Amino acid sequence: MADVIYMQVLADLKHRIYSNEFPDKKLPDERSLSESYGVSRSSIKRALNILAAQGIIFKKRGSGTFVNPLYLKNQPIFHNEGSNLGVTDSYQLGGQAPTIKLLNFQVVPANDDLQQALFLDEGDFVYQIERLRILDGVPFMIETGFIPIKVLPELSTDKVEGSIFNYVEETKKKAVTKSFMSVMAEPSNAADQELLQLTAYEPVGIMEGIFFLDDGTPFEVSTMRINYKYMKYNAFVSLDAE
Amino acid sequence: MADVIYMQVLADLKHRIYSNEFPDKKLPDERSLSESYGVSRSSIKRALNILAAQGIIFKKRGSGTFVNPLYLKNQPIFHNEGSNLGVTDSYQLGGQAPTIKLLNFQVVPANDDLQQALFLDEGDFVYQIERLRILDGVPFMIETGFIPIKVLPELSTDKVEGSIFNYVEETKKKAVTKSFMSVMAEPSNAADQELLQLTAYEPVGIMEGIFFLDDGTPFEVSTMRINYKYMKYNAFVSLDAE
DNA sequence: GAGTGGTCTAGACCACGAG
DNA sequence: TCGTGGTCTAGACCACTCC
Repeated sequence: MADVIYMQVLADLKHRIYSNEFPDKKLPDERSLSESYGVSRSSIKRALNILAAQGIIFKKRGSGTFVNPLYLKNQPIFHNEGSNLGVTDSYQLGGQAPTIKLLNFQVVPANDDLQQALFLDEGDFVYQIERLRILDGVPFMIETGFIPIKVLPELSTDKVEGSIFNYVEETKKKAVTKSFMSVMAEPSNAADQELLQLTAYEPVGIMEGIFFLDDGTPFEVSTMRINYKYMKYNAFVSLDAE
Repeated sequence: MADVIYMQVLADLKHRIYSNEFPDKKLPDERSLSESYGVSRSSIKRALNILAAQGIIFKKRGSGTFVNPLYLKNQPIFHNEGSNLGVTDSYQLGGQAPTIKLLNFQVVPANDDLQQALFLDEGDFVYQIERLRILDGVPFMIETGFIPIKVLPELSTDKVEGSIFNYVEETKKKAVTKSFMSVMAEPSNAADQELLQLTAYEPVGIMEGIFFLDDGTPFEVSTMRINYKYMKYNAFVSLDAE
């Protein structure tokens, strides 16, 4: 993984947890870990704090550090952890990487909602990108995204057939690191049923979000309509520091 | 605020940001802040990291720390939820406070999953609490919760007809500050349709989670089946420290 | 009282951005 | 090159849990 110490410790601990190396759900104490990894306790704490923020472990002062049993039980198809924002990249975990079928790609004027969300002015334009995501041959998500043309003026058809986030990170050296998401559910409509191979009794999960670059620039507004069987959004919420 | 140093710095910086004390959107560098507050740079970093995780500021190595202009302009987007965990309390926002109809309340032995999730031993008992939540006369959520009797030995029927979280906070002086949630969707089943007044074409949103006390004790496992019209789960996700 | 996580410090060195 | 944030250390002391 990354070459910093706490990331190495993080990756190793994660691996040990997934390998069920702590069947009693209790991790060694921080001072022992510090010694066995040969790093400072601060670095251990840093790794543990991230795992705790991801909901993988939890700590009890005076007692120790424990694996979150629900996390292992709920081996999610879909989760907001690791190197994604709770969205499409996470589908790569099980099975094959998803493929993309481009449904629609055009430039349109930003409406009021988009202007607000993407911090645009009257008359600004956005790309409208509709894509169908397919996992192991099964279409599971209809994704409609809006990206300001001034953020990515050189976008083209072939580029939107791959990961736009990766494209941005490679060419702009700016990572997409923040998002504001809403998760909902709805009965499937006719288009959902056709594209996602659903019956009228089967619903879609909906994830709507605004994505930001690491410098705070709003980058994309996206709506994902997901076959309900494929949607499981995991979130760890902590009110500690507010 | 809290008596720890980084929380004091955090609160003060937040206040200064809201007061527009940094019109050029640039905060003083960490070493200056350290000196002016009379605390170590580590404590400053800790406060700044929390502000960054909340999306209020962002940091650029080599350049400095800046206020997120969107935060000041568009605050509602970033406020995911003040003092709740993305669950039932947040429904009080619009309209009347929800009421509760108790469907079932009994003590049962904890099964394996519950033992794991709530950190219980073989033979431990839990309350099983099934409640219907009603907003402005409309039932919108079926909630099934499991709470270890040893955490709340004095729970009684009248108490589970109100907010259990509030009850815990008042009597135990322990707040429920963390949760690990999964959000999904499913077609409604017969019970859903009857209790939530849904048709077979209308789905339920499902939120499943473990709630923790601020000391890390797992407190409750809960499954909520929600009329899809009433479910909107908001989350702010930041990948800064991963 | 022993064990464990939480906070805090002081200082060193590294990596990146801009002039 | 300088200023800035990022990482890391070693150690002190506090707060809580459990025996």
